[in-house]
Amino acid sequence: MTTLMLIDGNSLTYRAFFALPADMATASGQVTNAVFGFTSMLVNLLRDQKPDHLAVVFDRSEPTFRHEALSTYKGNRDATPDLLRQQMGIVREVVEVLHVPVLDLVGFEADDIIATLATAAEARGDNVIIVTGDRDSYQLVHDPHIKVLYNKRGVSDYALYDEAGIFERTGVKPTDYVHYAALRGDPSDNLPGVPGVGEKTAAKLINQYGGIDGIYEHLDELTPKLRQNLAENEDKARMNIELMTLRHDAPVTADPDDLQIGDFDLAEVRQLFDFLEFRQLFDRLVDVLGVTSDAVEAGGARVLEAERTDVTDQKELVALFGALASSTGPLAAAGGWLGDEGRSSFEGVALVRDASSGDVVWIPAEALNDPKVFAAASVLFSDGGRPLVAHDAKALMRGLNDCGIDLRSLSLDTMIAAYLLDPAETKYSLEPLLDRYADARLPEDDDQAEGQLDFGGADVSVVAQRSARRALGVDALVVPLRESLESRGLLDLNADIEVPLVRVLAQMEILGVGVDELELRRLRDSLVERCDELRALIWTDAGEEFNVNSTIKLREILFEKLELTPQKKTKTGFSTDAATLEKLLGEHPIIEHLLAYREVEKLRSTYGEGLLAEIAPDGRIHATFNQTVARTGRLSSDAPNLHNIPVRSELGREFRKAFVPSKGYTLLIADYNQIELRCIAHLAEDPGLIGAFESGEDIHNATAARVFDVDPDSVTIEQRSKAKMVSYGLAYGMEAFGLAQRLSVPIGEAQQILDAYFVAFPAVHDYMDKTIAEARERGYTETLFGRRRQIPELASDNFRIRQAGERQAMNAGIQGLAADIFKVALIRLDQALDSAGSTSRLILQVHDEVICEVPPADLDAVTEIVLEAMSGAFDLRVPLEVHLSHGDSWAAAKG
DNA sequence: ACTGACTCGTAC
DNA sequence: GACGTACGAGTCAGTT
Repeated sequence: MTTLMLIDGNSLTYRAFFALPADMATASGQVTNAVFGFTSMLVNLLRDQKPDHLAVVFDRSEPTFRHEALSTYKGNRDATPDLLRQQMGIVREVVEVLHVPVLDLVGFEADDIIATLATAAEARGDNVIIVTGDRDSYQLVHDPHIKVLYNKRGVSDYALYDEAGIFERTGVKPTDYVHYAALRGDPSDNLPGVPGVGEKTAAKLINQYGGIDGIYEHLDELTPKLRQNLAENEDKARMNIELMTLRHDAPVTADPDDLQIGDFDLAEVRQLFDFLEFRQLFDRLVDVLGVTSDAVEAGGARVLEAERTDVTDQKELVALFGALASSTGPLAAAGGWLGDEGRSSFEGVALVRDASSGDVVWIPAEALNDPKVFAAASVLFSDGGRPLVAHDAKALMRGLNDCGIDLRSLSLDTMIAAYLLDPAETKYSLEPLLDRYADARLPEDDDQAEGQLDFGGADVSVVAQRSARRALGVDALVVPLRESLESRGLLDLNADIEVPLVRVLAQMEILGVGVDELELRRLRDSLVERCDELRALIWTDAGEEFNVNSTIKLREILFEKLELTPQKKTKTGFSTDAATLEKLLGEHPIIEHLLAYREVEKLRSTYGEGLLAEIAPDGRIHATFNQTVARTGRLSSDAPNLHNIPVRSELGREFRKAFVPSKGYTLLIADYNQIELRCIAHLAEDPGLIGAFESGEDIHNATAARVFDVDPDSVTIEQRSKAKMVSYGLAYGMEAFGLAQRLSVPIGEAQQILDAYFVAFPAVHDYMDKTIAEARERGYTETLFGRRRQIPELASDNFRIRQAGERQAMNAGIQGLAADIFKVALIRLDQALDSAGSTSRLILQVHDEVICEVPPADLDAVTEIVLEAMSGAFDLRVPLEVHLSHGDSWAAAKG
């Protein structure tokens, strides 16, 4: 005798959501209480009921015939909370990854599908267990085959009802249930019953007269009040019967014999459960299903210990590289360094020879000095060589570059893959990834436990062993990460953009940018001098000497001693920031001096001292360009940050004069004009904005003309600058308050300008709304290139946090698209320069700007190449305009 | 002496 | 509270 279990997915998830605490969430912020409750229930059901056949049935969001029959049907229900809606999708993922059949049909509720299948199964002589928290299914109970497993409150509290059970609970037989419920009504579906008729009366009437017809035939036997109520509500009661009767004719096509758990991939299940952080639940599941696999070893995570072979002999190395090159599959690698970060020395590379036996070879860096070894290594790491996998491949590229080797065979960077899967994460070290994606871990280091980058005190053999283990770790991540990328549609973004970009960035880091150190020192010294002067003036103004850099002291001076008016507060007290000071200008001479001091002090410390400290022995600055930091897909730069070198103020711009080309080169500087605003025009498909760009006229002028409804020729300076400010604020979700601040106008006027903007460009407003709605529903945003970003804030109870999430959602698609286009441009440009036969090369990039070193003789040709590579990077509905300039320093870029 | 929270300011 | 994404300098309070 076979048993079919039919599970009402919506009902169970709904129950779990309200039964379990909402603070149950993964480290990345995904709330999981309902998913956990559902999954836990599923595992218990499999364990306790051992069904032969199984399906999970869902409602569709589309209206059903019940809504058509009665417009108020379920009309009392609040909109599904976002936290629940998100989890409904994850519940489906859980069910699907287990290859449990999922059923749903447009126009039918889960109950109707369940009724249809239950009837059919009974006709075959099968047993049926219906799992639900919805009482409507009581009508389906039929001895001896069909039972309802009713999920009462939480997730562990349930009862299995047969006909006697239903009678005990309701006082009627299942066949009478619909009539009983029609009289009583169902508040959860917004179906009122007959007033004065509760569960007790309904049951009594049904049992006495056999059904609704019988009751109405014998109305005269009832008490006057009851009689009147029944008479007045007959239509309602009969309508309820119609609505509550489950349909048995849902067009279900599934063959009952196919309704069983399919051949699922335990590694995939593991991955999803790992993401959800359902560790114990996974173990219970494995236990219940009675499965075993390599991915699940008793005692938890697999420990990746390496059998390391150090290879130093020339012949052995040549043979080794040949053998590695002729093997197939990804080659996992990990570099090893000694010394502190920044001053570390590349010691060698570990390569996995046979992961199954933990066989890893270690090649010391100096061994690569031998010409024959070098040649063999170069083949292995060449463009068509064995596809290489590494964690932070850019670091390995830099290391190998120290040995003269150009690593061009990269096919996957596990750090970047993890970033693509969840760019909201703050760190992507190898160990957590192993734990999360491969259920594996590295052994403890042999020496005292140290941070990943702090190799102080370690000797080379320790580094070699650590690298060997890390290489095994990388190998273990290849398959799970690729599968994850694939399931989220991220393979192309990874292979076409992120992976090729790694080498482009590595080359820029390796080459660095030239700086005129003398010029920089001179600038720094003059700033120090100016700082001292201003500090002295401030002390005189204040009538005492104090630490001007101390916000706390400054507060006392300004707002207590000098009794100036505070403008706004921070967490800890009154603010002293530039906006505050500017409002106080003229109130006291100290303000002017403070503003000047702040500017000069910033330039002195961050840029003067900061840049000087980063000049390498070769006289150049080698920043790091991070590919896994910015949550929108942008790059970031540190040590030093070359993305925020001053340009807006005259004095600050002086620093750009110190960034100079190598000898025999000039700098060619290219930047995209208004790329983010163009992205907005494209994404929103706003005809006005697109038209403004296509007209080729000044975009802020054209915008102002539309916003203020004036002729383009008569736009005033103020109108243009207002329009410009709105355009800039657009991508950030700026509101009237922020605009008012920036424009120094009343909030009412700012609101009027914003309103006028959205009247002129209505599609832009629609786009923002649509983007937020979509992100809220899915829990993440997606750029045109498929780049995802989780935004758990959208489901927050806190209004402020939720609003911040909405701004992030709006911005992610815009900034992200611009970033993606820019990355494509970098790759195209690198390739074009490579094949152009010029020694021109990329030096720097700053979000929408690239700087190349070009031999003056090649300037014209390379200008064309840059223009083509950048403006052709992607087809938007508006042109991608590129602005070019050149000169003997970065300051040569002209607006 | 180190660490983290905080404030401030620079870029796109 | 009110503008998104970064990095970093400096202060201050708490800890080692």
